[in-house]
Amino acid sequence: MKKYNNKKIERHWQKVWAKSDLYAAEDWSEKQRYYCLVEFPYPSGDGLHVGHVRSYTAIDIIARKKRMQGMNVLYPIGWDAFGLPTENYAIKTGKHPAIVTAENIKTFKRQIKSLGISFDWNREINTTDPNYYKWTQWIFLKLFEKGLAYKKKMPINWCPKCKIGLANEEVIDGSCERCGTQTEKREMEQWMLKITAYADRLIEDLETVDYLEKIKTQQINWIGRSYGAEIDFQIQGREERIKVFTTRPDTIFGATFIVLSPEHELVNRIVTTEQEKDVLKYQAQARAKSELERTQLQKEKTGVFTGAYAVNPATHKEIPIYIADYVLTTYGTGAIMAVPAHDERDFEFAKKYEIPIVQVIQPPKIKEHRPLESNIASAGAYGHLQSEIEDQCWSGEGTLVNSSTFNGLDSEIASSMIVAWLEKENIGKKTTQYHLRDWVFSRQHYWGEPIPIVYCEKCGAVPLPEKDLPLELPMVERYEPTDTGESPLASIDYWVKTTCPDCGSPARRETDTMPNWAGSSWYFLRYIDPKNKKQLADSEKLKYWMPVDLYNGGMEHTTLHLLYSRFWNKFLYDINVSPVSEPYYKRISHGMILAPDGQKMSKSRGNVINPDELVEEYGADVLRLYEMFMGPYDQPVAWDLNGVRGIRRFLEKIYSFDNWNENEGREIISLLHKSIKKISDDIEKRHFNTAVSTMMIFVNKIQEKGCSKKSFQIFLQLLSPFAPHLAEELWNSLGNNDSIFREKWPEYDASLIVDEEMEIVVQINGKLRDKLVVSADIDENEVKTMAKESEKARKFLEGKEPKKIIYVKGKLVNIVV
RNA sequence: GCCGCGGUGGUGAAACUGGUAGACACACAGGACUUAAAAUCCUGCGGAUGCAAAUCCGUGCCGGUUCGAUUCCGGCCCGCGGCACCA
Repeated sequence: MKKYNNKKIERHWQKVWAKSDLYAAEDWSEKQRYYCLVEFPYPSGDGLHVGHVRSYTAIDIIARKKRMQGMNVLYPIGWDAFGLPTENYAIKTGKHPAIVTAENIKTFKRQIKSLGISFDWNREINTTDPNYYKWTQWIFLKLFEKGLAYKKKMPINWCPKCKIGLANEEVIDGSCERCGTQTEKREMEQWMLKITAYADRLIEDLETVDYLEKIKTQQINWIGRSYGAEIDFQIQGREERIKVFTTRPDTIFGATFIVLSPEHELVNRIVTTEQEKDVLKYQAQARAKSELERTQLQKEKTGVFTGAYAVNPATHKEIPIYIADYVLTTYGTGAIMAVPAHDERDFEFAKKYEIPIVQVIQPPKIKEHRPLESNIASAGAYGHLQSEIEDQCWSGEGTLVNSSTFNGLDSEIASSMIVAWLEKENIGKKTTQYHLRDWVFSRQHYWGEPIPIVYCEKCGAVPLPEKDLPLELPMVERYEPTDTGESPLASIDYWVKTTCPDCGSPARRETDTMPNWAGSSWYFLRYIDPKNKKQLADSEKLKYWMPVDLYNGGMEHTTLHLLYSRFWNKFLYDINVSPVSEPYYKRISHGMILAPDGQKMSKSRGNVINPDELVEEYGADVLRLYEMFMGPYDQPVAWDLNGVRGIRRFLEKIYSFDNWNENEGREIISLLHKSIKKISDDIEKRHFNTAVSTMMIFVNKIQEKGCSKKSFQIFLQLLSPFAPHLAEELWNSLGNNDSIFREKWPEYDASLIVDEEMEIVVQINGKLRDKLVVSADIDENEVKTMAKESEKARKFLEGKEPKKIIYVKGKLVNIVV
């Protein structure tokens, strides 16, 4: 028996392929183009993860099949190499981040190459390469030019351990996403990108793309658009008005108080002398509370009366103004009209501070009414509907009551009528609010793209002219972050001190760098023309290749990278750089690979599976095939070494196959054609696990019955995207001189997959009782008769006359008695 | 709390638009080969009863539709992921 020497085979073919142009994408080819993309890795010091192998292999299978189907496939790879872990590692070891990065890339590259993924290495990119980040900086300048990049003093999430400002997206439960330390608020001047200007388009254009439904919903929820109105409430005895945002203008008649966020700018002006002490104290408390306390300790509402009153424009009643930290400064106008009868939070607050609760919405179905005890007395001021106020508030829609001329209307109609009235009176207008905030784009770190701005004593913030790009990161010895929050770049005098590009006066460079999301927000465009020195990419080439047909990536990037890169592409589309308004036509996601113990793999748990060892011991093809077979591609699965051994056995079986039979029967040919159909379909649907099991069934069968050379070669073609080295080796050893990957993908013959004989199930009352083997062209009545007369069936019929006989062609006969 | 996904053997899982539940693989058990082991090959493998033939039960739980439900409908239970004082 031949010994399956995977190492020798894999090394040999990897060398042969590297010298060929097999996997090179061809600009302008007449063939149909296909651009498939995997998220480029961050080359961390840990090396490649088995999770990378899963998605790279899956898309590799698709890429290889599409090439064999005659398509011009672009399947590129690169390195998303700026980032904090590299900088931290550099600080710890004293090795420069650029050197660390180069080493890590070398490891990743060796590991990926050992897997036989058909990447087009001619298009390799690296976000830390000045020739690349020149264009990242260029995009920033364009954003600045269009007013979409701006500087703002704002409280940012500050991680005291990493000494870095974090975007809202990087803060999880009030803690740093990376190190888990609780974040603080710090007021700092930050560069911001106006992603909110694209909020509507980022929602609406989702309709034009084919993303997994859960990805779309997650993005929509993250943007969090809500329609409503801004309404002005006159402050009693003052000229000023308070602007509130509400999604429920229909409840305005039930607004019995106003709540301002503690930080609201009006607070200090309207507070009365008697209340001032309490208010100041509360404000101080609110400031001291961390984000975590403010969001997590939501058990009880707290707040303070300001002493001031406003007038409800609908009821003309005087209503008290409170401050409370359940109203956020950062959302809406930082002020609300509180409608305790129809909002849970307002209800809770009103009960605690004994504020009147007035029902103005009748729920669609009137349930049992339980009269409210505590607040009836104070509600008495309104003098009505006491008995109808429920113990629980109703926050849904319904029919308006106690709302003057709007009584009897449904919430939806009432809302628009009330808004129309407010607009006419000039005290309100329709508006839209988003949860999405502008993107905090500054990082006080060394290992990132320098922001190409200088501050001139005379001209202020001045963008660098395009000819001065790239603005290179200076090579320095020290890159520790500072406690002051300034970037390490700030201490490099010779770099910071410069002259104004406009007027020549002394100027200082911006010392903040870009976040690591910058380089990955446009990389899919650079693959198309990675060596272009004059432009980000040639516009004709972009037209040829864009959009990406298939984009695979992790769910964890749905609200970060995916949203950011869609935003940047839309911007580039608006300035006529990108030819498409949506960069990715289809977005899919792979399930995570868990450790054998079912836990997430992590260094600290010591349960990480290293792909190098698997390639070494079992071979790249085994690893690839195992990861495709282990479970449904989009679901998480736990690693199982025994499964790997099973796949090794399967490949050895193929390698040593020798049961040749040139007179194979129709059974084998038919099975082969069924397999062609099934495997082709499964690859399209990404059901890789069942594609592999189809191959196993075929191999089991030909081991038993024998198989012709011709059929075996077709089988090798089906196997080749999954186990490219083995398939190529056997293909070659059967006397083929050219690569199997230049072969055409097999097509099945429909007439060959029809069976000559079929098995018909006989059921009595839906229960399986017998099986019949009949010829495929049998007549319906004949089957029915056979079924009735089958010995086993007769036993259950006991001479009873069937009421009904159901026949499903090719499947079953069901006799109902 | 809201949104999304899922629940099938000892394990990973299959099952097209309702039609043989458990394909394929792993683990396990028995056997062959071997001085022995590994490897390989053969057999069995959802549960219960039974010497066997066979019968009954079985896709989270309860109910419905249907000749027939893992699949469709209604109600619940559990697990996972995301968001969360967003007015």
